[in-house]
Amino acid sequence: MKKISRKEKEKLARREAIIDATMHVIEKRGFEAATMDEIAEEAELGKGTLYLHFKSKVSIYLAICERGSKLLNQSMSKVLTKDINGLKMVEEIGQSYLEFIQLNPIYFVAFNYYESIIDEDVYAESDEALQCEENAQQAMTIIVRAIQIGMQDNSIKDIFDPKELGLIIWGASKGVMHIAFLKEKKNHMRVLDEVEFSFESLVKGFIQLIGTGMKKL
Amino acid sequence: MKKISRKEKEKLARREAIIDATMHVIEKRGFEAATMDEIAEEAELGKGTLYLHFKSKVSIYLAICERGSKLLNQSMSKVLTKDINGLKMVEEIGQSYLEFIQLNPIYFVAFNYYESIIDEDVYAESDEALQCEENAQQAMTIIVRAIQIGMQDNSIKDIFDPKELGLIIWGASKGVMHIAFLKEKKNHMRVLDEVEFSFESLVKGFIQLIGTGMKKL
Amino acid sequence: MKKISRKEKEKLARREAIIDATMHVIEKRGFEAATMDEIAEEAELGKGTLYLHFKSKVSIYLAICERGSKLLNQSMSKVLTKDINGLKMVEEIGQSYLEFIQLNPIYFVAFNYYESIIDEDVYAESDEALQCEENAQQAMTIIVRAIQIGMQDNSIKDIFDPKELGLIIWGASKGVMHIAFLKEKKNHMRVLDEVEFSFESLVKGFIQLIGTGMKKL
Amino acid sequence: MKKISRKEKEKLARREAIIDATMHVIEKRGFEAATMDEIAEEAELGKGTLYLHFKSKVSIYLAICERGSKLLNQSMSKVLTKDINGLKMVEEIGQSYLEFIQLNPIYFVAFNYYESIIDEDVYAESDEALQCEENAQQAMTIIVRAIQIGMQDNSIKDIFDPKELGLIIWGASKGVMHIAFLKEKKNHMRVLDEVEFSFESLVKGFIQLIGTGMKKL
DNA sequence: GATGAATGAGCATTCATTCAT
DNA sequence: AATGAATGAATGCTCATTCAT
Repeated sequence: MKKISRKEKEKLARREAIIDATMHVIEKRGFEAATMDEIAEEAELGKGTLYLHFKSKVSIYLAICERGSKLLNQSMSKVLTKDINGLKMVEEIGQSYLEFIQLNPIYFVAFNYYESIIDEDVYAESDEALQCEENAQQAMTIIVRAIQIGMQDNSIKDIFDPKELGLIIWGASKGVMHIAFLKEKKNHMRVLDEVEFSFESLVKGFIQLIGTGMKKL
Repeated sequence: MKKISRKEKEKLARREAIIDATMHVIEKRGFEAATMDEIAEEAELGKGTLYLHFKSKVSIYLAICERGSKLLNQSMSKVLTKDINGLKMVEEIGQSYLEFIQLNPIYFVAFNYYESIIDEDVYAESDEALQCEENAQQAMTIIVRAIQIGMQDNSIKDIFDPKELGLIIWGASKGVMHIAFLKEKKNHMRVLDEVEFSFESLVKGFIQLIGTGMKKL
Repeated sequence: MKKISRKEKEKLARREAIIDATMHVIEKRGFEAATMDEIAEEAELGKGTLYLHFKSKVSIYLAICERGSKLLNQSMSKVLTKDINGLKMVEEIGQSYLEFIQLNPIYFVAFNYYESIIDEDVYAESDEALQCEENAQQAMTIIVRAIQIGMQDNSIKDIFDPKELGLIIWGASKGVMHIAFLKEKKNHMRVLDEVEFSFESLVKGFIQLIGTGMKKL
Repeated sequence: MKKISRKEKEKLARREAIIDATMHVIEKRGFEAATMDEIAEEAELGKGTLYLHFKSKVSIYLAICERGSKLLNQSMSKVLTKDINGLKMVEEIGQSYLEFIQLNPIYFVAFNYYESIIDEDVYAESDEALQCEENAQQAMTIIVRAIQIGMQDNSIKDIFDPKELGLIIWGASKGVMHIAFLKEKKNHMRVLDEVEFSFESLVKGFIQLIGTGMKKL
């Protein structure tokens, strides 16, 4: 039993190493430009070996997404255990999300990739995709739960449908992060030059905006 | 001089026709899958002729972006002439944006494409990109102006930096539209199945959320 | 009209040139081992150009088959116009076939390739495949016609079904050629070393055997 | 000595098991598509183990050929012991061959494979190939013997060279079987649809044709 | 002996761009 | 100006074979 365990551990470690290598390549070359050759080289493995651990390039990408969503959920779910009201929970969950994305931009790209390919039936059946789905649902559950708590403790207006509000917040957060990242690019849109802002002030403003928007008076 | 003018008109018309054709192809095949061959065929032109009017495929895509941002600006700028307070203006501008995107999903994709390639030096300086820049700045100006009006007429809290608030609203709107489009895909993320919502209710909820969030009490 | 004709001629010539080049590569490397790279190089064309003229590698192979079957049919159909009895016709058609194959072994390989892939639905729809089918049917018609003539002029026993007999002769001829080619290989089966025979004597013996077999006494 | 004998028996049994497994995989996937992975899985062995028993994938394929030719020889050699004239012997040997092939199509494919690779020097030296050679020579001997008997008992014309006639019959039989198998494919050549025939009638016709062809009047 | 993880050469195909006519 | 034939770089994936354990 110990032997099996070691082997499985090694296999899992190799998987993780490939994911690591892929993330490095993505950092260097960009998400779309990464090739299996480069990933293999970065991982110091033969190209064929990649296919022992992942069905396809897409699978690796989905595994990145899976890992990212798991980490994100861990971060966000902690908020639910705090002794604060629902509104504050929502705000802190938002904060968690935004911080996580800021620190892990590759996962952000991976999440967007996931959303962009998930309608191609072929990939919807990969194991990684299924796990990503579960994680997405869990993330959604976390935020909806916080909203429901807020509605019950009268910190959040109950004029919204909790799930719909959750989606709105999710989407809006994503969009704000997207803007924030734009400014970090070498040749970003010049319109962004005219606005003085930091990641932090943008996030703070956003949370204040929607926090106030949903706050029960 | 008239002859030149006619010639130039024809040239411009040809340009527009190519953009039209490209958008048709994108509708049929998708943004990434569109090929220069298909565009040429759809435009009833030789493939080489496309290059007489556009430097590259990217240029055509940027031209779509340019056209879209121009149309969007026309739509949003009308709001500024209305006899309403600033908060209402911001809400109506948001509404305009969301409606425009809903009706013209291709432009939405084009905008996102623009943002994704603009840090590659090669493209950052193309004519189309420069025009897109201008349009983006104009769009930004429109929303910032509305916010400033709202702050002056006391309909919007003045605790935000107008430009930063403008960015936040812009980003958040984009993100919400992104979510809304996800649900329309054949096999979208299953988490979306669990939420009942229409494009309209999502948009309405979003505007209500940020409208209340910035409203001066 | 002349212009079009010239262009089409050139296009056709290029197609033929690619087929020629492919046959040369097959001669050098073998049927299965030939690659698109080598074919392109042999044809002194870019690899992409091959795909302007053929949908796929399979298409080229089928085009070889098409060309071969057309040539073979031309050769075999001449026999039908001769003033000889049916049995002699069958014998001469067989002779034509065997000579053709002997002189054009690549076509023989191509025919066998065609037979081996034709059950994969994908290829059954290529233009080349359809033409091959027609040619095969025509070939069959030629031999069946000769048999029918022989049965009418009492040179061939009428105890066989003409079509079935045609198939048997076709198959048997193919098999005999197969054997004959084996001996030409560098390291052929050693059993063949023990038999002294030439292509010609084998063919002669075979035709005599089946000629006598179907002859009406 | 007994221990060695047991070990060798086991080794031999393992070899046979691998051949069995390979044939099963070929049945499922096809001759070309079978992979070492699948074979190992089917044999419930590690992939590396296959290489303890066979030098290469080709060796396994040749071993199938070897086994098939041995079985075929057993079947055909029985005819020689019968108290019938030579012509009848040849006919029954042909019948045996055709029946064997019909019942064991995989061996037929393997025989053809053997013939197709045997000129590549590398493989000509493998043990399996040598055994196949011997079996082929034995098969040839059987049929030539029958022909010689027929010539001596005046049932077969002596105008042919016995060995050459043997080769012709062998080749022709192969070709007829080839045709017969073609019709069993899902999407076979359409020309075959026009001919009504069964395996049996084809075989019967063929034997009648060549039987008559070689019969001494 | 048995294993199976690792290997990497090999290959068909796509498509934006060019340029001779 | 208009064309479209030609180009060739670029890339994901397979699978027989090896070898360290």
